[in-house]
Amino acid sequence: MRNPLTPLGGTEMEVLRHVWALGRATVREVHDRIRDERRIAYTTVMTVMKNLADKGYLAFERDGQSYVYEAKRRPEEVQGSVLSGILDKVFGGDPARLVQTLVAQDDLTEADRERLRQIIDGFDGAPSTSDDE
Amino acid sequence: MRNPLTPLGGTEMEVLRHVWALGRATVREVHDRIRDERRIAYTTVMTVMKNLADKGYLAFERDGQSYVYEAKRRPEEVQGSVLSGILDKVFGGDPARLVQTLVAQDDLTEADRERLRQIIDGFDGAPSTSDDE
DNA sequence: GACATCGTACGATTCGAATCGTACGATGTG
DNA sequence: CACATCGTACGATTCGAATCGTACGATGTC
Repeated sequence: MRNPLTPLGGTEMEVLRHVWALGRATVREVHDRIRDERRIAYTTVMTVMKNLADKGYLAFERDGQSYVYEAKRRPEEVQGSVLSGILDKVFGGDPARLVQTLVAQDDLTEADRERLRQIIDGFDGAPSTSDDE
Repeated sequence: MRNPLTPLGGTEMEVLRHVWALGRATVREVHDRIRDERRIAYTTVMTVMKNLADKGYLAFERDGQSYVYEAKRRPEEVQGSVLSGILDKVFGGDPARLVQTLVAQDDLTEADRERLRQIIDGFDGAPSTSDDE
């Protein structure tokens, strides 16, 4: 796309998330994980990972015959860049509208609200550093 | 893209926002507005608007020789669908992490924080219904 | 050593978004 | 009426993401 709304596609994001979760990851490992959820060819995952490496999201090193990949950018960084693009291009740069839309979309429990309040007030309380879900 | 991160591209979103702002809009009007910001051909805008109509985002009716378009979906609805996709695919469905990332990205003023708190607590105080920015 | 398996290398294809040019009919102006 | 302008119709092209197949070397197993 000549003028994308996000710097990454859906499958690229999917792969990236698995690599974050795994720390170091082979194509096979990522493929196995994605295959738990949907049908995809091994070589497709390979291509995507290679593309992500070209773009600087992943780095790889030889390990015997095969390659091992690892993330070159932190999740917060990438998620931040995706989100800030959305903020600008979809919500005209107004964070309030974004949050407005968020709370309207999924209706949150009181606990959720309390958590969001804390985050906004700077008590991030980042729940460990579990990159997977 | 076979598996996009968002249902709309950047230019599509751009056009849509202008149509929302204008209410009823001709290709020319939208083209003029976009051209204030960047170089783009008239026919490009025409194609995008036609595509948006095909996808059900816009409707058009003949007005003499030309067409007048109008939005078929409300901004909140479209923005919501974009955001919920991002929430799932980028933030693993966790609203707290999304907000976390948002506040980390742009550093907000105290007034901004107060506003977000109100939104979260349900005092949306939707600022009129100005769809433009 | 023969054979199956594993993993990469390479390239082809598809699909949607984005971009634009040209052709042509309608309309307005002198 | 001649001419310029406006707006659409149509189609071509490009680009990036996504998808996959085949070929081939390396490795492990009997």
